[in-house]
Amino acid sequence: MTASAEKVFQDYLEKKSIFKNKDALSLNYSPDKIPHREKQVKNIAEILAPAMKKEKPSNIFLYGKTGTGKSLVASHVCDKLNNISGSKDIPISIVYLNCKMRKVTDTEYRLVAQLAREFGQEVPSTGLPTDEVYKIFFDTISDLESQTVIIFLDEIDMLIEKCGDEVLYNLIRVNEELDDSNLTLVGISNNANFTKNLDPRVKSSLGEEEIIFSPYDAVQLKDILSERATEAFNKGTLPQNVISKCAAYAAREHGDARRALNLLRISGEIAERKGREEVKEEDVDLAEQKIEIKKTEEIITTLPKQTKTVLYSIFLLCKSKNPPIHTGEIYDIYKKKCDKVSIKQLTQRRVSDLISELDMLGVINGKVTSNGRYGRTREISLSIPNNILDKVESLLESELGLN
DNA sequence: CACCGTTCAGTTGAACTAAGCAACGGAATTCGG
DNA sequence: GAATTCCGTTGCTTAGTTCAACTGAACGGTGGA
Repeated sequence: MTASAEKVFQDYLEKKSIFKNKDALSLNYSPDKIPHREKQVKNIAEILAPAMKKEKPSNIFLYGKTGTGKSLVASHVCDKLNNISGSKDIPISIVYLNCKMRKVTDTEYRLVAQLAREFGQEVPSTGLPTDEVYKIFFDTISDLESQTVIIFLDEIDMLIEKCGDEVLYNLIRVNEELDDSNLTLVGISNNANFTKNLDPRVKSSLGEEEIIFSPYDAVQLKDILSERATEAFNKGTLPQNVISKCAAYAAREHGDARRALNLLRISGEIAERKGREEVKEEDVDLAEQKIEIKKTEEIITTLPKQTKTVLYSIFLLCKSKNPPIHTGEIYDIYKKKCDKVSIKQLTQRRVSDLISELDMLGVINGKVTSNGRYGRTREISLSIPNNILDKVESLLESELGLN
């Protein structure tokens, strides 16, 4: 046993490694050059530049699907800004928050609390009035030596959808209340037309500048991948056609560069684990599947138990009958499952909401339809690829303690 | 056939409740002198 | 007598419940051509 483990380690050392610097493929790696986004970088930099002279930059809105480089460009510009302001001794505080984090930033209270925490304040998770938390936050930034604060709010559309646009209005208000400090909001959204139902005041203030990130096409993706690949892979381990394939797969999914990079990294890992010295096209297929599994696994394991049970019920129904399935049927199954899983039965009202949440997460597809006088309901189907259904099912069962 | 009221099966919104937490203030306890 | 601890009250957020209005098209009946 020990001997064979030794052998594995030995072999591992002797083998030529595929990766040179795997970090270059990770999502938070910030490359010096961002191909095909030069325009946006310049644009944002121009807008934020007044911060260097302690003037308030305009608020910005960044639109674009996932993996079109919004966060990357934003953090890139921030880095540069930080560097220069640091060397010139101009204090600027930059905060980045993702608004869709469950239990952290998904309500007004929690978002502001989290913001305050980013500036080093202790804020309890409940108990305080929201106004109080705003006050804590405002006080903190007015005490800050740097009077310029830039806040990035990623996936801001999720937050607004859940709890209205008051948050934004209140945050924008800071500038009026505190005359010696200024706060710039950078909203990042996947959804280009979510501003439609925004309070006009918020809309005009936040939309002072708008920057659109259009999806990458396959050619651009290929450029990006090649760029990173030379950094990440050792020479001669990664044939062109693998890159092309990754780019093609990701282009199919609305040009998601994040996905393309993931594909490439995992393909490499698979090849490495197999003990090869070169990545092959077939590894990409395996990687694609692996990513899919990992993605759904992550979503499912972080679900609350009630939601898991609802999802499991949907799962069972989908197996026993052809989609579309309806809310009523799901609720029936759910009720039975509650005993087995030993959780409290929620009302249908609540379950209906949980189903909407699952829909938002993209685990299922739901559409409200009217069947004439046979009522009105949601038609639901799973949006989990067929080839990983079994895996997901057993995952759900073990998560719920059903075996 | 076109038109129109009815009906179903949930959806959706609003008000409400319970649980969990923080802050506040007064009562009870402790403590050094 | 001052400091500290304890405890009850009040007020907050949040998940979930209760109540009720609302929805939208198929059904089926009506009347006119």
